[in-house]
This record gives sequence, C-alpha cells and structure tokens, in this order.
Amino acid sequence: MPERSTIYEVARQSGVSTATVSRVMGNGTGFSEATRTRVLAAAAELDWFPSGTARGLASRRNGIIGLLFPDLGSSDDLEVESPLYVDQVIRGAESAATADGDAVLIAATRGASGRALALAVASKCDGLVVVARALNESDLATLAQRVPVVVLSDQVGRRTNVDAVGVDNRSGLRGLVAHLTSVHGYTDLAFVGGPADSPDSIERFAAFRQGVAAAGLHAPRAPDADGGFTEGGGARAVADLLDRRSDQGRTPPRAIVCGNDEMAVGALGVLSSQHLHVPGDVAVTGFDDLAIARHVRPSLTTVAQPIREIGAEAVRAVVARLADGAAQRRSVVLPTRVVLRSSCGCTHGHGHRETAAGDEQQTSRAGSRA
Amino acid sequence: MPERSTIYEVARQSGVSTATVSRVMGNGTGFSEATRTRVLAAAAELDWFPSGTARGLASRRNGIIGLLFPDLGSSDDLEVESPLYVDQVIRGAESAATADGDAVLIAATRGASGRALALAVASKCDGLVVVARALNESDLATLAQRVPVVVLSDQVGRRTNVDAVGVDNRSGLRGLVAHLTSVHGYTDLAFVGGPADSPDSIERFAAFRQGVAAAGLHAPRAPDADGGFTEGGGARAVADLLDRRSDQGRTPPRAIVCGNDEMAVGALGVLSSQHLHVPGDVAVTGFDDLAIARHVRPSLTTVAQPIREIGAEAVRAVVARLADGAAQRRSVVLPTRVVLRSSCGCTHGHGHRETAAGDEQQTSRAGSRA
DNA sequence: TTGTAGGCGTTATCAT
DNA sequence: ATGATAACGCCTACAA
Repeated sequence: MPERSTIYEVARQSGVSTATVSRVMGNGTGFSEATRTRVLAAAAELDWFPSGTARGLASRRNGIIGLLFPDLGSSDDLEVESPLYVDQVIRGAESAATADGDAVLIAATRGASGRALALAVASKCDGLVVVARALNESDLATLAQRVPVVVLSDQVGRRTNVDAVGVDNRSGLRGLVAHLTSVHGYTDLAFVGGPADSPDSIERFAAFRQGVAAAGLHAPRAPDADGGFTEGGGARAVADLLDRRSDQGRTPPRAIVCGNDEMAVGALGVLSSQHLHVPGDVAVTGFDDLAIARHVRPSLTTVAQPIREIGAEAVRAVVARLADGAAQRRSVVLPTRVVLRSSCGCTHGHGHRETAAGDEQQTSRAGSRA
Repeated sequence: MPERSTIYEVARQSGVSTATVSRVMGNGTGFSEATRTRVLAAAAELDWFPSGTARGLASRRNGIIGLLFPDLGSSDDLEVESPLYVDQVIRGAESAATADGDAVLIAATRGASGRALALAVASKCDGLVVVARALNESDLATLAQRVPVVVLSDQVGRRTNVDAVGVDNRSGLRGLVAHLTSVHGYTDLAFVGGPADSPDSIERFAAFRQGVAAAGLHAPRAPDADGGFTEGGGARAVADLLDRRSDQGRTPPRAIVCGNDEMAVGALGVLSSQHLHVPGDVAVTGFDDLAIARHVRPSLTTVAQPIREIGAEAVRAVVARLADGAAQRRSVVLPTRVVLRSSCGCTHGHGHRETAAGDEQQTSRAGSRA
C-alpha cells in the first residue's frame, strides 16, 4: 500500500482549500464548475477518495445500518442451511439501505459474547436492526439509547418500548387452522413449534390454540417443540410426537401444523420414512413460504410472510427514526397469507410451478400503526 | 437521544486520564486492577462505550470487512430468491470475520452506480471481498490499491493480480461428464450455462467441452446460455433448447448439464411439463449442491462446492493480507465433489434424506497455492 | 502504572 | 464561491 493521500494533498494539487474539496466530494454545492473539475482531476490523479471513517466522525453519519441476528448455525449440516429466514431479512435490509445510500453491517451474536459484539457493531452504525432472539431485552434497551433500534418482533418491541417490525402471525395461522378444520374436517391437530423462546413461534402456537378451540376441538396446552427452526428439528420433533402417540396406543395426528417450512420439510421426511402418506394419512403445513415449499413433494401448504420486506421495512424505520428523532414508538405489522398447496389435502394442478392457493385462499392484512 | 458522553467524561468521572480509559477499553494492558474497576464503573454509570468510528480513525483499524456482490435480484419472483450462492458466501464471511473480531459490511452493486457504491464501502473497511461480477476489473484494481482485496474467482484474480479464492470447477465438471458418458453411456449431452460473463459458468463450460471431447463425442461450441443463474433462467434456456431441437427435427439431448442447481430445477420443471421423464428420457445435473438438490424430485445429481467456506476463506485471506502487507499474490482453490443422486440415472435408496453418492463418487481436491 | 499532547482525515462554522 | 480553523472521539507515542 503506497502512502495514502489525504484531502490535503488534493487541496494543494488543485489549488483550493480542503473545505472546497470537501464540498465537491460531498453532495453539497457552493463551488464553480471550473473548481469542481480541477478538484475531481486532482482526486483522480492522486487516486484519492474520502475516508468514510473520518467523514463519519466529522459528520456524525456513517452511512451504516447494523443488523444483528442470532447465530443459529451449528456444525450439523442439516442445521446449517437453516436460517433462510435471516438470509432474506439481510437481503431486504441491504436493498432498502442501499436505496437510502447506506450499507448494512451484519453480525451474528453468538452466545455469551453477544453483548460485546452488539456494542462493537452499534458503535460503528447510525442505527440498528435487531432480529428477535439476537439480544436479550436488557441489552436491547442499552443499545436503543445510543442509536435508533428497530427490533424484528412486535411483541418484543412492545415490551422494550422499541420500534418494531413484525408480521401478523395470528391471522395467518388462524386462517390455516380454519382451513384444516372447516374445509378438510380434521379434528386431531398437532402443533410442532420452533424454539420455545421464539416470539414468532409463541405467537403461532397461541393462534393455533385459538383456532383449534374456535373449531370446538381440544387444544393441546403446549406445542411439541424442539430446539430449532430447522429441518432436523422438525424431523426430531415429529418423530418424538409419533413415538409418544404410539406409546400411548394412539394414532398419529390427522394434521401436523409446523412452526415453519423447514420444520415441515423435516416432518415430511419422517412421515415418509414411517410409511405415513401425506396428506392421505397425515396433513402437514409450514410457515414462511420459502422456495422449498413449492419444490418439495407433496408441495407444502403454508403461510406466506414477506421476509425480505420485513428487513427492508426495518431499515426504513431506522432511517425514519434517524430523521425524526422524537416521536413515539412505532410498530409495523406486515400481512401474512395462507397458501394452499397439496400437503394439507387440497388437490389441484400439480404442475411443477403451480403457485399458491385457489378458492380457499385466505388473506389477512394489517397496516402499520402507531 | 440524550447527549452522548465521551471518553473525557468517563476519564473525569473515574479520576484518570483519557489514555487510561482507552487502555482499559482496548484489549491492552497497563493499568492496575483497581483502576480498571473504577473506569468500568464510570463507563457503566455514564452508559458509555467507545465510538467505533473514532477508534477506527485513530487506530487505522475499523474492524470491518466489506463484501461486495452483484445484485441479481429483480422484481420477478422466481429470480428474486435465486442468489442462494451469495447468501452462503455472506454467511461464511460473517462467521470468519466474527472469529477475527470484525463485522461484515455488505452491499450489492447495482448497475452503473457500482463504482460509487464500492468506493463508499471501501472507504469504511479494512479490507474487501468482491464476488465475481460485482465490479469491473478496472474498479477492482482501483480498490485494491487502497485496501486489501480478495476476489471470488481465481480467473479474475489472476488477470487483475489480486488475491483470490475460487473452486475447482473443472475437476468437478469433468468428473460429472465422465460419469454421464462412461457409466451411463450418454452420447448426446447439452450444456445450459449461466450468465455469459460469469467466470464460473465459463470455466464449467470449458470443462464440459473437455469432458465431452475426452469421451470422443461431439462438443458444442457454445452453451445454451441464458441471462441468469436462476430457476427461471434455466427453464427458459431448456425450453429454447428443446424448441430449437424440435425445429431441427432432432430429439432432445440425452442429458442436460446445467450451470447450477437452480437452473437445473428450472430444467426439471420444463421437462416435466413437456412430459419428458427425468432421468429416463433426459438426465439432468446441477452445480452447487444446495439444499434444494436433495429435496427436488428426482433428487439432483450435482457438483458440490463449499460455498460458505469460500466466503470464510476469502475473509481469512484479507485478514492475512492485513497482517502481512507485502508478499506476492495468493490464490486459494477449494475442492469440488461430484454428488450422485437420481437425476442422472443412478438408482439407489430414495429415502428422503439419502445423501450423495455411492460407488461412483468422485472427488477432486486442490490445495491452496501461490 | 499513568498522564500529556499530537495526531487520524473530514466536515462544519464563520468569515471574507 | 472560497478559506481558516475549530471540532469529531479516540489512540498512541513519549514522558514521567
């Protein structure tokens, strides 16, 4: 690395002050066209461009939005590929950030070192998006009084008094359960949830109970949960569920509602290996509507949520807060939508690219609200 | 936001100099335990932690590694979900970066604004990882003389004299073609490539030709390419290929080798809708070994490449360069591996989670090299 | 072990 | 339209 040149060299080389160079490089105005040309020429010649770091210090604006997410990866192959959800959030955040002229700084909070990492990231950002479970609520609050923070869970946001972006888990899942009970007439439903500390999973289970109860059926008190929102997790949970039922001399549930698509895929695998036909013997549903839901056989009935949009909306919220400052807590709840395919028992075209529902399509919408 | 306090307040509050506060906050040593306690207490009380930006300016180390990737998204749903490759690279980069104590700043270079965005990002980072096609080679060179850069393509790295991380596309694809020709005896193979400017796609096609020629068969001069490494792109390319063949009064190829898994999935869809059986009528293969390759039916024979590892290795390379400084260009080539499943015509267990090959498994390895 | 003081590379304020 | 010149918040010799 040759000695990096600074704004001083450029100023001298172009015969103006550093202030003027700064003006030319910034979006600002306040210089003649001739000056602009000379400065740019000098910059090009010296192969210089302004230091984002110095610029950030001086202007109190780094052009960086941080994104903290929980590290769900492990060494197990099946688990590792799992966090497609986070990948989508990252994509959405990136795109909204770029639209606003800043970049996204990502970091996974691994276990105990979470707080330190979070501080390190926060200290470089103008604002922060925090995926649910990436941070405990106390640390969340700490960060929130330093930079604008938006948490990806309406629930958590409410508790910590932090801006939030979430989805309407309840409507989605209730719609799904209503479909299973009313249209297909299933009466023995089981819920296989994700991590017990996932706000989304908790909300989905609550909605599941409501839906089941609303249909006049017996609602289980706790989900058949497992450690992860993963294919492996789903497989293990369903295997356990089946074992337990078998030990009790009971038959498998008529329908298994899973916490997300990946778990549902795991469920499909276990059921298939136990020679239980889906949806003939057991119906299965997911949540998320990832690409895999279309590709797996039978194709997966699920609840779609706009994951990329969640990430994008969160960044927009941070940016808005950056501009606004005061104003009371804001919360955005994005809509979900039931997507009917084959795994619930619906039958329709099985073309490779059939998409979504038909008659029974359900849509639940909720706008943003204060 | 209440007035943020600075190192000065903390110094005063704890009765030491700012230098000492700095020492306590940095990993450094050079202070008594008692001092440390007092400083930490003051920091906690004032609810202060050091500004990463200021720290970066002063220490010339931001703790940020940049990651530039091409924006392959579009508004088309099928295309949008596509860049699973990049998602994996991001994950790998993040994990290696965190291990080294820094975070990853990501940005997608969209079209013409690419250069400006790249400079903005580079000006905030200690080093940069650039995914192939994210930047033209000229801009790549510009950045490389400012911060350490590692490009994700051995080919590009060689041309621009920049450190690189790549995979052994050739061995993988040659192994695949050898399998198709020798084991299955296919003689009419077609190649459906990705974007014409993708170094990976180019290399894979070159290897395809070699492999076909080595089997004494006629090698096409150009791939049946399409705009994107996407499911939609694969579908369109294969549909075109089939149409063209049909117009010429020819039968479909006996095997279609696709540029990546997503294109292969698109191929599967088109073939199915045209009532061509895979692998009975036409064999199909992919590249990458994404999760979807296991889930799609028939399961996809493909070439595995360690995508996450690519991202991780790239970050390690820039970190190494950060420490080293001089030293000549380095290039790491990661191994690929043929993974045999059903879509090539191999038959074996169809359990939902069957993984990879059996007898015919091929492995090609290549260590790192100067 | 601790303090002093001079940067780090820009931006922003106030003049001119 | 342009120039001085303080910040910006911290690190790091150099001294003590």
